[in-house]
Amino acid sequence: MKMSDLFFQTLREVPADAEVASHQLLVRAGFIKQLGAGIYSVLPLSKRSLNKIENIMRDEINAIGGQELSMPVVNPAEVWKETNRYYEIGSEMGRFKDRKDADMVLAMTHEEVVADLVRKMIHSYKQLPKLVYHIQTKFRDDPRPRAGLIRVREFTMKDSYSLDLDEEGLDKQYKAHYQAYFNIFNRCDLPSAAVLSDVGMMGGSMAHEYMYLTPIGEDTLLICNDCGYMANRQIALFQQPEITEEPLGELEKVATPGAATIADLAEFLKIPESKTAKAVFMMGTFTEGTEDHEKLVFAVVRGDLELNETKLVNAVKAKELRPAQDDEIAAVGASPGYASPIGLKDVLVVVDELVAKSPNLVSGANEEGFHYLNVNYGRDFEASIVADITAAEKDFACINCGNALDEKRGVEIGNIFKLGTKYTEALGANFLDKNGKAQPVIMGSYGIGSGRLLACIAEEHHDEHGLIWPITIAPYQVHIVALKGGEEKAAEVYQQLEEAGLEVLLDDRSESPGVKFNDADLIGVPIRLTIGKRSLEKGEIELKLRRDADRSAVPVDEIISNVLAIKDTLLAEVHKKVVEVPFKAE
RNA sequence: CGGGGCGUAGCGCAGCCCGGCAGCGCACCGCGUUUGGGACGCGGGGGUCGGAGGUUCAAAUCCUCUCGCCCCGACCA
Repeated sequence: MKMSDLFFQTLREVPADAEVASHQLLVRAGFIKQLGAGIYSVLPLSKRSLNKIENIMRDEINAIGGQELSMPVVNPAEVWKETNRYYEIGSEMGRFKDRKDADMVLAMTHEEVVADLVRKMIHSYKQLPKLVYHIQTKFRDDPRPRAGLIRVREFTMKDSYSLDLDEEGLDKQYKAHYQAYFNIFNRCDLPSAAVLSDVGMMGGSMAHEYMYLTPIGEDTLLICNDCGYMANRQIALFQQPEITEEPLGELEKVATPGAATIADLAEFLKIPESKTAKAVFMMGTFTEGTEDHEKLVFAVVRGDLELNETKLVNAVKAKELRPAQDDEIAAVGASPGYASPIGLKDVLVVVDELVAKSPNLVSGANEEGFHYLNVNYGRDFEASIVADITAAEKDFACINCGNALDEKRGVEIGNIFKLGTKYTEALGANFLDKNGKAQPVIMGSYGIGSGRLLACIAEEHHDEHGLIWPITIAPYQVHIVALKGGEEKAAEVYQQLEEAGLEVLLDDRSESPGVKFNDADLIGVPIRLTIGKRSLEKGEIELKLRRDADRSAVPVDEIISNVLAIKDTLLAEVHKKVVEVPFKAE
């Protein structure tokens, strides 16, 4: 491609609304343009890179038996109503009515459509297992898109769906994806780690998230540098601290004027925060049939620790939680700031395991300005549920080895779910087993967003001058900078390299050398050739790798073979990173 | 949904307090010079100042409403 023909534009200045490096550089280098919040056009340079990412995904999913198909973005709402997700999912789902006033949905994922295909097409155990996938547009009306392509509302995703007749088959396809995903990320030269994750609204029995560790990530991970335990903070487990046994004291009501927060209370009573119990009120949304209703959830955690909302959602099996308003708290007879489960009736009380075990805590008296001393679970109050609902934090003891946990940020670049029969049962997608008995097909679903992956690769591979693409992802493999006196030779080399099967970008614009070099650095093609009078006079062409500072001079008649060899070396370097990863499910 | 910030030429911004010709740099077009790390000279094009309403002789500027974008939080397959 000649740059004089390329549909692109580089920017000298950083766009005012871009904060993270990948966003700034993808915009400056002319890869993407924003249309609206979380909605981007993909320009020719990034389309080429995305095609490469998607071809790597095709390659790896085909290798584990995947068959590519394509399912519609616009879905009739019926199938979503059949699985109930039409009602369960909130405003994140794009909805509209067609001309006949029928409810329509913009697909955010394709379990429903796959299950519909299965019920129409799969009738016998002889047709299983199968693996289908597509690479296609998704729309999720995210409340807060951010960081360029990292989090958007419309995006392209590779999603595959495994179909099996038993758990064993699901396990096999799940593990095949587990490895295939590492292969994909490694071929993109992006370091990644798989962590166990919350199954969330997808349902099912097991899920892993693939994380790219980066400070700009929005997920928090807890990591044990000793044994390798790594988990999303949403579900991270930890060893509970030892409880010192002590004789149970007598329940005693004390005046604690103005001590409405744990910090004030601990200060007022001169006790550590760990000797208090904290009441956290959430309004939970529970779905019954197609109806939602809200109910107060009263969570009790130790005063010095934080509530983990995901653990709480899972413990009470709610659709979602939000903080309760003061009037909602008062409605059940509790007093905000001085609340405790003591004496409350008909309230869903969830007590953290640690609180249940800890003797003689201080807790509210449900009366403004008063607390109880020596509160003990079982004697003074009961719980509807006792569960681990505390958020793990840095320096907590690792669940496996007790080592202090480290905290890091990450971007979720892929996920795999063992779905089970949630969708196939809802849609009646059954097959007849060997005994002629109808069984629901067992599903798994597996996703990678290609745009987010591109952004993460950009985040990982850049410097202050611009992008530094891995050879497998770069929009072009070779960038020729044609300078004065080298135009003819540059055109000739360009043609020869293309004939040799290389992907070449030729800067034939009548710009000054500085502009051309800076644009080359910005765009980040891995191999750069500079062809100008200065080196041609010595019978040489200058060769530079984008990632290296030094340049080398190559005799003109060796340039084609030299560039081919370097391309092969760069490819081999990336492919060497594709290795077997042991499956970890804990 | 809560908190904060910003909307003026393609991009980056000044002007707004204190109302009075809509500006600067880059980019773009023409001519000439220049050509190994974001060249120079001369000439030029491009704006309903996000939108609506109000106050005023007069509004980019003051007031009200509204839309959009960014950041933090909530939320999130």
